[in-house]
Order: sequence, then C-alpha cells, then structure tokens
Amino acid sequence: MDVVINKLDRLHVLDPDDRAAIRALPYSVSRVKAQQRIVGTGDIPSTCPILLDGFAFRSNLVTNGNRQIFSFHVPGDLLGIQQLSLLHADHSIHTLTDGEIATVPLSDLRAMLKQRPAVAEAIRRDVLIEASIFREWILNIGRRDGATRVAHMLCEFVTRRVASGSGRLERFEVPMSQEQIADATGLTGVHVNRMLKKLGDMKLIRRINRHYEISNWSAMQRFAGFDPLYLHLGIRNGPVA
Amino acid sequence: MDVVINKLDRLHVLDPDDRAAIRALPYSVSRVKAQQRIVGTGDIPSTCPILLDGFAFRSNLVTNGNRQIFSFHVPGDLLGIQQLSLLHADHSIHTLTDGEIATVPLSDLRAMLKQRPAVAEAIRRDVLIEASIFREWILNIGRRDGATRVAHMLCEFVTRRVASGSGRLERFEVPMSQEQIADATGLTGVHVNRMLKKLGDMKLIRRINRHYEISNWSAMQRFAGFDPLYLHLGIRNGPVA
DNA sequence: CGGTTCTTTGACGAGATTCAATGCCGGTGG
DNA sequence: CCACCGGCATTGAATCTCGTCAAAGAACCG
Repeated sequence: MDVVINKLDRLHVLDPDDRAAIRALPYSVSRVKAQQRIVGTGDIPSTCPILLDGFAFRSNLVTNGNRQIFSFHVPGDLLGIQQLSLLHADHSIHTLTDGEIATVPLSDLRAMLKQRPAVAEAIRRDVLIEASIFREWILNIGRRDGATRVAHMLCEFVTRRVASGSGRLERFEVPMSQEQIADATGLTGVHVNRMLKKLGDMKLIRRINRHYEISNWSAMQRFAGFDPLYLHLGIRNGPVA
Repeated sequence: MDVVINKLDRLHVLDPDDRAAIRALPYSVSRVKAQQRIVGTGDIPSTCPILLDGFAFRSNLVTNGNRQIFSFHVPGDLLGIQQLSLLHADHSIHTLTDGEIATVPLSDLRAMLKQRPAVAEAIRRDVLIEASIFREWILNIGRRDGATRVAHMLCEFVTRRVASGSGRLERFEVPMSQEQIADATGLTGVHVNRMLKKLGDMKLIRRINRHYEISNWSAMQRFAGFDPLYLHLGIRNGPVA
C-alpha cells in the first residue's frame, strides 16, 4: 500500500502512525487484465477497490450505446471512495491496462478514518480535487475545439504523472487508445486521430505509436489553455483541517 | 438557516442538537443582485457563502472569453464548501438572480463539523453527489446531441427542484436565460433557442417565456435519457457513517 | 414611453461525424 | 521463424450538426 501512502502524503502530511494505520488495513490483492469491469453502475459495493498498478477509468454509457469516460486513474488512486458515503455506484470503473487491485472493506476504511484525522483530511482533499478535475473536463468538452481539447487532455495527463513522480514532461507514454481519448474528450476516434496529426504538424507534439514528446512545453500549455491551478498540486501544507 | 437544515436533513437524518449547532453558527446575511460575483477564481476565502434565497451558478472562462457553467444552485446550497479543505478557489461563483447569501467563517464551520458527525456526514454526501452531477454533465455535453442535452438539463433542474420541495414536475419556471442554458450545455444561445423550439414541436415541452410545462414526463425522460440514479435522492438513510 | 436585454429567425460557413478502405503493429501458433 | 490474424491507426469523401453573423421582434424596467 506504499503507493497509497505516497499519494495521500502529497495531499496532507502523514505521520508514522497514519502510515502504520494504512498498512494495517485488511485487504486482498488481485491481478486484473485490461478492460475488466471493477465496479458497475448500480452496484452496491461493500468494499473499496484501490489501484496498485496499471491504469483505470470511470465511465458510463448513454442510451444509444456511446460511452463517456469521466476520469483516468493511476496507481495509488482510491477508486471506490464514494461508497464511504453513497449507497450505489452511479458509474462504472474499468481497468485500462493490465494491473493490480487491492480490495479493502469499507467498514475497516471507515474505522481507520475515525482514528486518523490526517488520513481523513487527505481523502477529503482528494475527493474535492477530483471534483475540480470534473469541472475542468466539463469546460474542456463544452468550450474548447477538438485540437485544444485533445491537447488539454494530454497536458493534464502528463502533469499528473509528473506530479506523482512517474514520468517526465518532455517524453512520456500514454496508455489509452485514440478511441479512449475520444471517449474522454467527447469526440470520435477518427477525429482524435486528425487532431493528433494537427498537433504534430504544429510541432506541439512528436509521437510514435503511444510515445509522446513535448519539446516546447510552454507553447503546448499556451495552445491548450492549460493552467494547472485546478489540480491543486501544492496542497500538502494547505488549510488547517 | 432553516433552508440549510432542510437540505442537510434530506442527506442524513439530523437530531435536534445537530440542528441547534447549525443555527448557532455565526453568520452575516447580505442581499445580492443578479450576476454578482460571490467568489472569483484564485481567491483564498476565509468564509463559506451559503445561498439562502435565489439562484447561483459556478463557472469559469476559457482564454477566448467563452464561459462554461458547471452547476446551478438553489437555496440551502453550501457554495464554498470546497474551501474547508482546499486553499484557493478554482472557479467563480455568481448569483443568477437577486438573492440572499449567508457568510460563515470556515473556522466556525470546521469546529461545528468536529462536534456534529451527522452534519459532517450530510456534507460529505452533498460533496459526493455534486461530483456525481459533474460526471453526468460531462456525459451530457460529451455524448448527447443538442436537443437531448437541453432536455436532460431541464429534467435535472426540475427534478432537483421537486426533490427540494419547491416546484412541480408538470409546471415550473426556469430562472436562467437561454444564453445561460447554452453556457451550461456547451452550446450557443442561438442553438439552444432552436432546440427549445424543437422540443416544443415534439410536444415534449410547452413554454411561455421562462414558464415550462411538461405534460408527458415519461416521454420527456425517455427522450432525454434521464435516469435520476445519479442524483442519489433517496440517500437519507444511506450507508452508516 | 424609451432603452436594454432577451428571444427568435434566416442564411451561410466551419468543425465534427459517418462510412469505408487501407495500412500498421504485436501476438499466436504452425 | 514466419505467416496469419485482430485490434488500432490513418486517410478520404460525403454529410450533418452546430456556430456565426445579422436583423427584427418581444418582454422587462425604470
């Protein structure tokens, strides 16, 4: 669970007892293949899945069968934290790549959070930051054109990876297919492909398969209208809980 | 603050001491006119605005000057609850209509929540439900066409009003202009107007100025693909905190 | 009643989707 | 080791939804 401790410690400083309490949580670990459902819309889970390795995403379907992706997740993310206070899941969670999931009973999680206010505060911040990212996605899909939208998504993804200490700005790998980028940006796979080509023609990115390079970060950021304020990266010593 | 108590009591049952603690909060009330900024992006507020009367919305601008609205708010909503755990505001809050705002110091709010776990739980649910609504908006804007999008927004708005005990399904008034509906749905004002006309032609709504009638709710719901699951309306006796 | 804001409508253009075909890459089994 | 296969990526052409520009009409407010 060290990956979880690292994540939460970036949100609120944890003392040794906090870390020990997280390590003491009962959980089972399972390997999962790509594109597996972890939680389905309408489920009433009694456990909280935690992503230990690989990538995952939240999504839902509309009546005509189209899919919308709401967020991408990286190791350390608490995927089912909503169920601490809500009864049923209002969306689905799937793995994007092969990965590893820890499963923790919600009751044990609740008990631990009562004992460890700093961990509870870290999780509150996590939930609020995720909501902030949802708002940014609403803005991205609602008010930016295709090229800018895809660029913004790439900026966010790489920034979050760098902030979590895995990956560099100039050179990174994107785990999702163009179809999945489309489902996240409200476009079609075909159009995402064209927009990636356009970003390449504009020298904002270089790309071989799913390996991306951004040589001129400030130009990319400017083009995408990307301002990382909404990610609240420097929150660690934030407001007093 | 009774409007706040009513709201929170729908999210988690409050006992008389909980209610008294909310009433005992120190706050000042001010009348505000429509289109006034309550919180601006980047602000570091030390108080939490609470909407007592009228309507409000969250929004942000993109570089080209376009605006995206993230949510609409009704009396009883805690507008600055993010600032309990986040330092700066990542979006703006404006009044939609003339209204009344209560201002509560965050420190007093924090102290009260420590004493009153049931209130804290109600607020946790509120935050998670708002995040769920953000996800639904992502899906709405990303994967539904103009007519369905506007219809879904209307379904959500009226459903929330009915759930809060103010207004009826068949006949209601919408406080926002078509331009504001456009900013919320990722369309233009002109196109919203055409889509409203289309919904009228399809007999799904009847409309005189901002007064709407939905005579056939199930047809409207079906057309909009509206499933209120994501609003978690029946949460009051939800999972144990 | 006059000004302002909001709504409505038309004509035109741009951006995104759809359909369809081809090419590329990695994996699997003979 | 190589041929085959399936999923992804790429590209073109036609179509359609939605945006833009512009103008007129309706509702609202002082």
